Amino acid sequence: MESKDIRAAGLKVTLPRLKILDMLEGSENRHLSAEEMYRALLEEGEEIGLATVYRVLTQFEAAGLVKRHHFEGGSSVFELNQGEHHDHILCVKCGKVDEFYDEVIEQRQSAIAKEKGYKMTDHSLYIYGECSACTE
Amino acid sequence: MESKDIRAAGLKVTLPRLKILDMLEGSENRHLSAEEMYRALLEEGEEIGLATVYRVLTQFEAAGLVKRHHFEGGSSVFELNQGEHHDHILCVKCGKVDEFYDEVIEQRQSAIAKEKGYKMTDHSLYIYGECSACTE
DNA sequence: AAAAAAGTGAGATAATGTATCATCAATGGT
DNA sequence: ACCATTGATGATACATTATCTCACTTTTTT
Ligand SMILES: [Mn+2]
Ligand SMILES: [Mn+2]
Ligand SMILES: [Zn+2]
Ligand SMILES: [Zn+2]
Repeated sequence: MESKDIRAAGLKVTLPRLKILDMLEGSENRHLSAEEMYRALLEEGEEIGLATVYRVLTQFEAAGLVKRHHFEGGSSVFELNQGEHHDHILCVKCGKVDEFYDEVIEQRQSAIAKEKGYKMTDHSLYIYGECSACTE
Repeated sequence: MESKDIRAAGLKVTLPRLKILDMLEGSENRHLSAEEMYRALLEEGEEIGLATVYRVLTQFEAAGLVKRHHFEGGSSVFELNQGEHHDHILCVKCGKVDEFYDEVIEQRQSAIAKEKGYKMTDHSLYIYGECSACTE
């Protein structure tokens, strides 16, 4: 029951918001663009406007319910924020997305920021390649 | 004399191409967007179209003369490709850009790609923070 | 110098996302 | 349960970044 999360964010519990959270939770693809969600909702017969999808995702991001990523390819991609930070490795052929977390990299990043005199607030790391299925 | 580089890329040596290469070489800011270059050229009195700036930068990228980056903030940013790979750390307040290269991170990335069954082709790493000048 | 090939600039078009606003729905007090 | 208030929605206009089209110009080759 995600109504709690929506309410906790100070937002009213509405059908578009529930559907979008459901989709991010239930779908096998956890990394989705606004357009993809919009089209999927249309196919389910939901009459939800594209502007609403963008608006809701931006609000969810501000509330920390969702994480936004800028993979190659123009459009932003969203996933449920489930607490633990991770980075991504993507197949440039088929679009597959895998996740990883590497403590060594995280620590080196902090060290570099300190060396250069920066107070680090964030970082983004994407590895691109060909997945095993696409290499054959 | 960069005419050689342009010719080596299979491109004709034209004024817009020379001006754009000059700008990337000579400017104190080595990381520039197409818009920034276009406006700078206008101020120099050059009558070069924005479409040409984009077109030329895309060709330079394809030829390996230039590297394209997707920093936060919508527009692509270009720098001269001077051979040695490096990553970037950026100030979210003033836009300052610093560069770094970390062998440990590079190796961990390769290791992760291998672990996950990917043939790595590329990666992008941006660290965001506040620079020392902006923290005061 | 002429012909062939490639490049240019203006403006149209595309792709992604945000702002506006009249209408509609969720919430809280009665 | 009803209603008033507040917030949300969806259609559409707009904004931004970038690419495409095409008549014309420049570079390069012959
Ligand atoms: Mn993820
Ligand atoms: Mn650089
Ligand atoms: Zn693949
Ligand atoms: Zn700064």
